[in-house]
Amino acid sequence: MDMKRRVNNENDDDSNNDEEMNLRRGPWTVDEDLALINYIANHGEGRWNSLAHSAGLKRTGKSCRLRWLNYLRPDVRRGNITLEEQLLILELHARWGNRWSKIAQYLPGRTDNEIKNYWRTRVQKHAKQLKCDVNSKQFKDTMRFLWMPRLVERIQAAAAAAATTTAPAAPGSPTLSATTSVTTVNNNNTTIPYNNYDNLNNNNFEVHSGNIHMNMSNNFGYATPENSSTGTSSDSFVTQDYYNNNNVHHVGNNNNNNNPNSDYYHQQGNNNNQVSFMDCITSPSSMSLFPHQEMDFQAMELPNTPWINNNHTTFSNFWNDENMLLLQGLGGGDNVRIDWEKGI
DNA sequence: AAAGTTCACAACCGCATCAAA
DNA sequence: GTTTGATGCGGTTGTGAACTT
Repeated sequence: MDMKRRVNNENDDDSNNDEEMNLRRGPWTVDEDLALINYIANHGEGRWNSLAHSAGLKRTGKSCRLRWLNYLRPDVRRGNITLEEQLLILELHARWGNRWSKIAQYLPGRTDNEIKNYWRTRVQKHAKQLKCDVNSKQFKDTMRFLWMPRLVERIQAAAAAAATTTAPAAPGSPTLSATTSVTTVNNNNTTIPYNNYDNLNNNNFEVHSGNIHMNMSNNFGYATPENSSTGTSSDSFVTQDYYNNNNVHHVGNNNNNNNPNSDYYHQQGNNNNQVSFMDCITSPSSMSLFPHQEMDFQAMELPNTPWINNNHTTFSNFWNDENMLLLQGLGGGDNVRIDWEKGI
């Protein structure tokens, strides 16, 4: 294909330009970031190749675009993925698969790259631990019938706790509707209240400005730009509060990742209901499934909690063994049958 | 304390698509 | 209709940090 070759030639050109112009690759420096930020602040985005040149950056346009979109953009939301976000990711991935950019549209401030990394590092890891393919029905059932219900439970619990212990949320802040009805999975009597996940056109999951209303009793879906009959759009999910809480401030060269120049921007606020990655996705069901594991939800919501930082492998361990047993126990249920031996 | 391993994520690569010339 | 440049997307890699042995 000429175009492919041409586009590939873009890389070839880049390679040539690399030699001619000594283009840089790899981690961005502080000066490069500042140059890009300042240039975009003055001239706006777009025309990335010319932007790179005009800004005096010895980078490809692609590299500049990626750096801006995934890292430097002021509204990039960093930090732990919330329970709601995890639920959205799981559900939207079930619907669209690896359409990361599309999924990212529904998670304000999150980039496709971040969601993709989240999926690969957390979700796929557990598929691996469960010894099933991430795209297998087994694993999808695990997500549908265990992780997601438990996430909903925990979202409710967190919301309830917040309602009783804190002041009312600011208008427009994302909260879960108290009307959410969830029937949970248990070892003895398997009841899967929300079925027909695939029939997502019948949405009973509506995202409104500032609130997430879930009626899980029948179907489970989302109002989307494509199918919403209420005019709900992805933009409507971007509440003012979200942005109000996503205040950006310059924190200098704060290394919290492998990028030596990281965190010119550091997200503040909007930590409601935030729990660590490992806690939530490693085992959304872990709390109630294993009551002997007494955990402090409030403490878990605090960033840098020693419990999170020092023992983050705990959950993955008991998720594996005991949830496997639980899933096996589901085999006799009316609404779900998971045959681990035959692999469905 | 050192070496080895795993994790998390920024960055890159290849390809596809779109729009303008 | 073709060419060309720009952009976007999904997959993959590189690497520092964190953790384990």
